[in-house]
Amino acid sequence: MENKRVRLRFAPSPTGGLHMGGVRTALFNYLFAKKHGGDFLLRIEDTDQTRYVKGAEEYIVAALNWTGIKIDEGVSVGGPHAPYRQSERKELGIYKKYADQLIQSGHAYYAFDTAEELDAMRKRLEAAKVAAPQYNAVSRQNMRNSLTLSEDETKKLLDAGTPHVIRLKVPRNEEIRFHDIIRGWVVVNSSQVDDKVLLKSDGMPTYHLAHIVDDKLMEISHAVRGEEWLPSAPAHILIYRYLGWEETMPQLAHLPLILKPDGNGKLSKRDKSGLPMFPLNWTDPSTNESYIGYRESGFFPEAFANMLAFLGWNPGTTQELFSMDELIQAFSFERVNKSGAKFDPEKTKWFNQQYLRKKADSELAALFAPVVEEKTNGQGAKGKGQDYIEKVCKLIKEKAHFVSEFWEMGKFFFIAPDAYDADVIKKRWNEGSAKFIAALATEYKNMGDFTAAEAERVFKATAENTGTNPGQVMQLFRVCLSGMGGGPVLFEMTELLGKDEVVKRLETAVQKIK
RNA sequence: GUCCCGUUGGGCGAGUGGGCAAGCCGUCACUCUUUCACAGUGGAGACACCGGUUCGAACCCGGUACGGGAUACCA
Repeated sequence: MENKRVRLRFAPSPTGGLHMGGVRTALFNYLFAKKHGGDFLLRIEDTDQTRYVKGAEEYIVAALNWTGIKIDEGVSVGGPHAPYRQSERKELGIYKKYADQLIQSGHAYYAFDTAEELDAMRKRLEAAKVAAPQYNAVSRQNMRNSLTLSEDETKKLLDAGTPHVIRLKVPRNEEIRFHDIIRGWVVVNSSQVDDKVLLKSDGMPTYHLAHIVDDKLMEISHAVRGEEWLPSAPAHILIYRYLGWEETMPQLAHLPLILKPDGNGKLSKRDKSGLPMFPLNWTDPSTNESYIGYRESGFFPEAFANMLAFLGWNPGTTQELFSMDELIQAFSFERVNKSGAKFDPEKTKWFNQQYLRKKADSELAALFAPVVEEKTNGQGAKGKGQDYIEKVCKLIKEKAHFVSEFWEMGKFFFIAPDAYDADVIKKRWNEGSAKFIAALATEYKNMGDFTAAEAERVFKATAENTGTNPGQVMQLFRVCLSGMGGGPVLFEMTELLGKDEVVKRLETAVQKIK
């Protein structure tokens, strides 16, 4: 099947907020689809009714949208293969048909075992020191299924509506080979594969059956998913084969896991690193547990997507900053790693910082203005206007990682400091420096043109006249204005505050600091 | 336990048999700004281990160790 249209899908279960690992899977699917001019679909795999979480689907769509992943087809946008929710497709009888087909061809069978019987079987096998207790070619011979029961008995049970599942009949000892775009050839013996349930007793298909049927019907060309699926891939190969679809099955790619920053193990829903694990804020409706999102933490979606792309992939060049279009251009599965990638909070912040620097001041001001309004109860920006906020942003963005830090870093642009950095005061404040600050206030008061250059010139002149070493009082001057020992370029900041405000703050400082 | 996947500096990662093993984050130092940062320059820091193949191995093969994943009528 050469020249088959490239179609990839992201197929999450609506069991909670979409974790950033899930977003990465979606992103890789999306990048590959777009790189080859294909389609990106969103399918919801809600076959487990007991784990269904309300609002999860909406969250998934919103998270993808925010990240910049556009859905061509599927839930939320529709398309020629609708419906795209497996629970709805089940109602149409789509999966049962193929399960029946497998029964007919002898590759699947009915199993009537109760949960207790299954449990007893596992215990029995464990007691017998069987390495991997499972429902398979050997153990099924001692269970209640259409392979051990007579045709009559089976029919009777079915007619009586006895609860049952349909299981895949996995051969006892057969080599299963499959090719993974990222990992190469993988070989597993069928003795390691259990007789997977295809259709549950409630009539719902399991993931194993459902995703294969849907991928076929939706003409998916590449199935890209997390590494946790690798062990069940051999079973999937068998299903494709028995359905007669092996020749046209999607190419497989199993993505490496994202590991937590400290120690080992899969990245979980909570992490001590302090960074969010979810793209957007998420509150679980049943447990009321809530998690913060990247968006709400002040991350730019471009930075988030860029960071995610580098978790397990790299372009092979030294370029690290990529727009979505550039990612699409550069992406390939050949450059996806096999080993798990540790999530690096520091690097993640760095990405956001890079994007922050590139943003136009006006764009940042638009984000920051509401914060200023809120924090000052509508007072701070008043009379100073958008232009003032823009200039503040211009000064602050050089040292920030997030817009959300702007207020703490630059609130003195809007309200006078009510406290002064104790360390600096302790170190620098004395009779001489106090005198200098007072003198500076006076000099500034008499100035005309209050530019950064002029302010600096007068500052130095005043230092000379009072016999003060400028280096000794420069940081002090900063503290008098902002309360803080560090901050934006000093005289730029002075100019922006304006003459009157600067003089006032200096005078206040002289009075307040002892 | 069994099966599968993996293992290059503190983190991410380039590298696919042949000149001193890229780059980024972090860290340290220096420079610059007579402050704090930013920036620039430089430093320290790695091929898990043991065998084998080869004139030659981070790259190929085997074993060991370590890590991860899977082992459900969950996905």
